[in-house]
Amino acid sequence: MVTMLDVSREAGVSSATVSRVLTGSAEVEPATRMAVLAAVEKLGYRPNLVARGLRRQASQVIALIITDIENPFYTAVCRGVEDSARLAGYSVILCNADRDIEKEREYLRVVEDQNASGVIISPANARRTDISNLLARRLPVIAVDMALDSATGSVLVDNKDAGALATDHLIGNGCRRIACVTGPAENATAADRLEGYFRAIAKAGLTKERDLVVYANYMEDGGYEATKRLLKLKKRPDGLFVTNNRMTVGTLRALQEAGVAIPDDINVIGFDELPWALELHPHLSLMRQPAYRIGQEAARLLIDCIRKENTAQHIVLDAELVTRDRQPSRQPRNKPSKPSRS
Amino acid sequence: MVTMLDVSREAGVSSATVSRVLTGSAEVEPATRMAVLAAVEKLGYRPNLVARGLRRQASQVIALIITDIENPFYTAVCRGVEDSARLAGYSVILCNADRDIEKEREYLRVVEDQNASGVIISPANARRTDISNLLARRLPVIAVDMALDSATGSVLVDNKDAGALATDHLIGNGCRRIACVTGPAENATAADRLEGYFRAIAKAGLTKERDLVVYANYMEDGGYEATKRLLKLKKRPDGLFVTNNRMTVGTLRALQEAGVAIPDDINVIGFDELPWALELHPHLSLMRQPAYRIGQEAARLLIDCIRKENTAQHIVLDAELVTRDRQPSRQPRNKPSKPSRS
DNA sequence: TTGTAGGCGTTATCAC
DNA sequence: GTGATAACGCCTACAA
Repeated sequence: MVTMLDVSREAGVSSATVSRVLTGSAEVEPATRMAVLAAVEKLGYRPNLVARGLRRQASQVIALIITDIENPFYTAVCRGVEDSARLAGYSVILCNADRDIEKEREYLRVVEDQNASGVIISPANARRTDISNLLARRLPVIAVDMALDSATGSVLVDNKDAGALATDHLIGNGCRRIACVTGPAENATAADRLEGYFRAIAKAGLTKERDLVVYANYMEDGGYEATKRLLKLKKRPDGLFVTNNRMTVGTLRALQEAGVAIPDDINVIGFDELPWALELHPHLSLMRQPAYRIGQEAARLLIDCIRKENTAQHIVLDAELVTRDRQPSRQPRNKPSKPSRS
Repeated sequence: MVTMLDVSREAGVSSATVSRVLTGSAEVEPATRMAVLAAVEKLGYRPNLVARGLRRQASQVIALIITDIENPFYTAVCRGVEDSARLAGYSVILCNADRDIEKEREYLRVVEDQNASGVIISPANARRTDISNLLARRLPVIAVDMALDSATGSVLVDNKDAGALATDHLIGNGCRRIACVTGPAENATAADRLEGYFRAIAKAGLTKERDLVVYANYMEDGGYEATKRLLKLKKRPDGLFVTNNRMTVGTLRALQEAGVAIPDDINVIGFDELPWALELHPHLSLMRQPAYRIGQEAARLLIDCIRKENTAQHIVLDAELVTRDRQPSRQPRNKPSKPSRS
C-alpha cells in the first residue's frame, strides 16, 4: 500500500505538505504542489479513508436505513440516495430494517460504531424509533417516508393530502361507498393517509362506515385478505383506496379471483408504483410519490447538514395523482342513485 | 465519546487489558475481566470500529456491487447478503453499478479506499470487469449472477442448463417454433442461457432459425420491442423464452396489446421472478433462481474467506422450473402438426 | 497475567 | 510556505 509518506519522499517534501496539497487546506507553493501531484500520479497514491476518518472524526459514509428493500418504492428512494451521495463523494451503507424496531435499533448502533457521518431513515415507528444517540453525537438524521419528531430534517409527502386526493378521485368517479385498506394502526404514515380518506369522505357528505375501513399489514397477503373481507360485505363498496403498493397487489389478486372487474364493478386507487404489475393493469389509478426524488433530496439535505452548509429543513414534496381510468363499460352494480346514509 | 482509556481507568487496569477482554485475544484474570466488563457496561462503551479497522487493517464491512437495484432478483440477492452478513457481524456497503462498467470501476475503487474486507459482485461484464487491484490486496471477491474468471469464489446457477430446461419445457408443451428474447450479446450470463436454448432446440431436432432469436437490453422496453418484432414474423412463434424478468414484463405487455393470449396463442417462459406481475399472470411459467439463497451463500462464503476458515469455492445452485401452465383452451394457432423444417 | 509503548495513515497545531 | 510532531482510538509485541 502506498502511503502519504511514500509520496512525500518521492516529492521531496514532508507528509504535511502532501496532505495540504491533497486536501487544499492551505496554500502551497505552485512548484511543490506540482511535485506532489506528480508523485501522487506516479505512485498511484490514494488516501486511506479509514485513517482519514479516524483523524477527522468523520467519514465519507452515510447510512440509509430503509423499511423494506423488496418494495419498489424504497428501492427507488435508495437509488436516489445513492446517486446523489455518489456525486458528492459519499458512500452508502444500506440497512434493511424490515419494519422491525429491534433490527432497526441494531442498525442504528452499527451506524454509530462505523462512524457514519449521517443517516437517512424511513423509521419503523414514529414513536418508538430512537435516534437520540445519533443526535447526541451531533449526527444529522433525515427522515423519509415517515415523520420523526426529533429528526434533523425530513423529506416527505403530505400523506393526509395524498389520502384525501386519492379518495376525492374515487368520489369524482361517482363512487359512493368507498372502502379503505390501510396499514398497521400504529403506522403514522398509514394513519395520515387514512385521515385524508376520512376528510374527503366527510367533505363529500358521505357516511363514515366502520366496515369500510380495514387495517392490514402493508404486505400482499394483508391486502388480499382485507379485500376479500370487503367483498363479503352485504353492501359491497364501489370504490377502494389501498394505501400502499404491496397491498394493492393482493387487492388485485383478490378482485381477480372474485371476478370483480376494474373499473366496471369497482374503482380502485393504489398508493405508490407497482412497476411490474401496472403495465399489465391499465385501469388502476394511483397516488405516486416521487420516490427517486425523495431519495435525492434526502441525500442532498443530509450532506448539506454534514457540511454545515445548511440548517435543517423539512421538505414536503407532492404526491401525484396518476389517473388511468376509462369509463366503465356498464353501470357499476353497487352504485346507488344517491349517497347512502345507512 | 467513551474510549477504551475511559474504561481502563474506570476498571483500574490498562487499556491493553480492556482490549484483551473485549477481543478475547488473551487470557485475563476472571476478577479483572469482571471489573472490565462492569466498567464497559457502566460507561456504555462500544469499540470504535474505524480505529479498530485502521489498526487491524481490516474492517467489519463488506461491499456488495450489484447490477440493478430495481430488479427484484438483485434485491433478493441483496437481502440474502445482508441478512447473512449481519449475523456474522458485518455491515454492507451497497453499490449499484447499473450495468455501467465505469460506474462499477469507480465503486471498486471506493471499496478499496474504504478498506472493505471483501466484495460480492455481480459483474457488469465478464471480460471487462477488473478486480485485479482487489486481488492484489488479497481481498476476497465472490462473483454472483455472472462468472468472473479471476474471482476468489462464486455462487451461480448453471445458466446453460437453466436455458435448456426452460426451452425443454416449451418443447414438452408441444411448441415447435420457439423464439428466444435474450440479453445483450456481450453479457456472458445471457449468452449461457441462449446456448442452453440452442442445445435444447438441437436436441429436440427443431431447426435453428435466426429470426427466432432477438437480442435486447435486459430491460422492459427491450423485451417489448423484441416481442413486437417476433409477432410480426410471417410464421409466428408458438413458444417464447425470455431470459430475464424485466424483459418478460415488456413481453407480457406486447402480447397483451397484440391480443395474443397465453397459453392459447403462445407459450411463454420467463427467467427470474416477477413478484408483482406474476400473481396477476397465472399462466406464465418461469425459471427461478434461488436469489435469496445466492446472496446468503455468497456472504457466507465471502466471510469464510475473510476469516480464512475456508478456501475459495465455486458453488452452483439449481434454478428451478416453476410450471404454471394450464391446458390451452383451444388449439394454438401456430402449432404445426409436425416440427417445421423451414 | 498485566502494563508499557509504538504504530496503523492521516491531519492539525505549532513553530520556523 | 513548510516541516516536525502529536493525536485520532485501538491492538499487539515485548517486557515485567
